[in-house]
Amino acid sequence: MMNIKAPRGTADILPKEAEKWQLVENKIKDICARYHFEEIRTPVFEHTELFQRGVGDSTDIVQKEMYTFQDRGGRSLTLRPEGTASVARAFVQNKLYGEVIQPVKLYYFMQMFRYERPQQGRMRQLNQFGVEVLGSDNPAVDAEVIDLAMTVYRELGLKSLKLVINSLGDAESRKNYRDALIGHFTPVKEELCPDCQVRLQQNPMRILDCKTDRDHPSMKTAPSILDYLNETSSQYFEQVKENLDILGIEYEIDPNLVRGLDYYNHTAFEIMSNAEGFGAITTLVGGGRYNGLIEEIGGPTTPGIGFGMGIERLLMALEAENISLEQPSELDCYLISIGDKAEKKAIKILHDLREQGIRADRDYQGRKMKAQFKTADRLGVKFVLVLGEDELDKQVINVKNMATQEQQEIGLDHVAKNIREQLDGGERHA
RNA sequence: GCGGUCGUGGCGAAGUGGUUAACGCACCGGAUUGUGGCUCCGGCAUUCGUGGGUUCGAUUCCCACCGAUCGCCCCA
Repeated sequence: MMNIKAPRGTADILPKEAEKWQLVENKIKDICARYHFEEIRTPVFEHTELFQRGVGDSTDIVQKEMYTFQDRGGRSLTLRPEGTASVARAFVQNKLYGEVIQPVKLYYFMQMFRYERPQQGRMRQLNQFGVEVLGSDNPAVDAEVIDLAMTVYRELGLKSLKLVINSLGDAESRKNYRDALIGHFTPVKEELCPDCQVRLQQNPMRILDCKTDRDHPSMKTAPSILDYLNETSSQYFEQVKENLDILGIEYEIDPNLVRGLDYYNHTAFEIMSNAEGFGAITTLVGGGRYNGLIEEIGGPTTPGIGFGMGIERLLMALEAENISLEQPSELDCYLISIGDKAEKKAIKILHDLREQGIRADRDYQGRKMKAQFKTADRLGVKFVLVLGEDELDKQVINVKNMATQEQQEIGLDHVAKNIREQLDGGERHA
C-alpha cells in the first residue's frame, strides 16, 4: 500500500507544538475578554457566492485560490478563504444588528483554506485569529482593534514589529483617486507589466505595490491617495491617528498600502515582523475597515472593521525572536506495578489518583522496574508509586519522592487521598 | 501558476554504479533477581520519498510524480 501523507499545504500539529498553540490561544482569549470581544464560530464552508460578492470577484483569492466544489445537491460551495465575509453573513442572517448593545464585537479562531503554492508561513489550510467590530464608525474603534492586535504581540513578548497604516478613503475619495491613477498611468500603459495593464482598469491601486514595476519612473510621480481624501475621509484618518497617538502606538503611514480584498475602505493596516531571518513573508496581521460590506451582502447599512492574524506566522515570529512558550509539562505520579495481581490493583489506583485531580500515568509495555523508573525520571514526576508482591501482602504501596529519594509505605485504601495531601502541602509551602 | 535547491533508520548526518548502507543522538536489553539521572557491553534500515527507465547490476545515472524549502505572484 502506498503510504498516505497529509495533503500538500497541510500540517499535523503534534503534542509539543499543540501546547504552544494552546498557550497562544489562551492568551488571546484572555485579551479578548478584557477588550470585551465575544467568540463567534461559523461554518467551514459557505455558498461560493458569498465570497464572490463579499471578498470581491476580481481579487486573487476569489479568482485563483478558492477551494470550490459542488455538493450532491448541485450547490456551489467554498471552503472559507478568510473570515470577514462569513462573520458578516452570520451578522446579517442572525440579525445581530438588532442586538441591544452595539457595536457587536466578535472574535474567532478559524481554519482558512487557500489553494496556493505552499512555503514556510503559507499553508493551504491556515489558522487565523480575527476580530470584527460591526456597528460603529467611531475612529476610537479603529484604534481599539489595532491596539488589541498589538497587545496580543506585546504580551507574548514580540518586539520586532512594525505597524503600517493607510486610508483608502470613502467611496467618493476612492473614485476620484482611481480616476487620477488611471489618468496617470494610461500614457505609460505599454511600459507596465502585463499584470499591471490589467490592473489599470480593474484595480489601479494595486499597480502601486507591484514589484515588477517598482522602479518605473511613473511610480515616483504617481498621485497619493492621501491627496485625494475628501474632507470626511481625511478627518476620519486624522482621528484614527490621534487615537493611536493617545495609546502610544507607533505607526508608519504607507500611502501604497493596498489590501487585497475589495471590501476595504478608510483605515487599512498591516503588522509586520522585522525579526531577522524571517524570510519573504513578513505580514503577521492584515485588516481594515469595510463600511460597505454588510450592505453588499444584503444587510442594513452597517460600518465594520476587523483583522485577521495568522497563528502559524505568530508562532514563527516567536521562534524568530527566540521567545519560548514551553512549559514543563508535569506529571505528578508514575505508577509501577510488578506482576499480574499488582497490575489489576494498579488499574484501580491509577483511576483513583486521577479522580483526585492528580496527573498520573503508568507503563503498559511490561518493562522491568529499572526501565519504568527511568521513564518516570524522564517524565519528571514528583512521586513514583511501586506496587509489587511485597506491598500487596502488606496491603500498602511504596511511595518514593523523586526529589528527596525518601520512601514511605501508604495503606492501599487511601493512596490517592494521601498523595493529594502531599501535593497540596508541597504547594502551600513552596 | 512560474523558477531554483533538496528528499538516506524516530531525529541529525556520511556514503558508493556492484556482494554486510558509516557515525552521533534517541530507543531497547544486559552488567545491577524490585528502584531513576553516570559508566561499560550488546541490539536496533531485506533498505536509501514513490513509480518507471538505462544497466549484467542502482540508494547512487535518467524521466515522471509526490513532498519540503527558497524566490516570484499574492497574502495570514
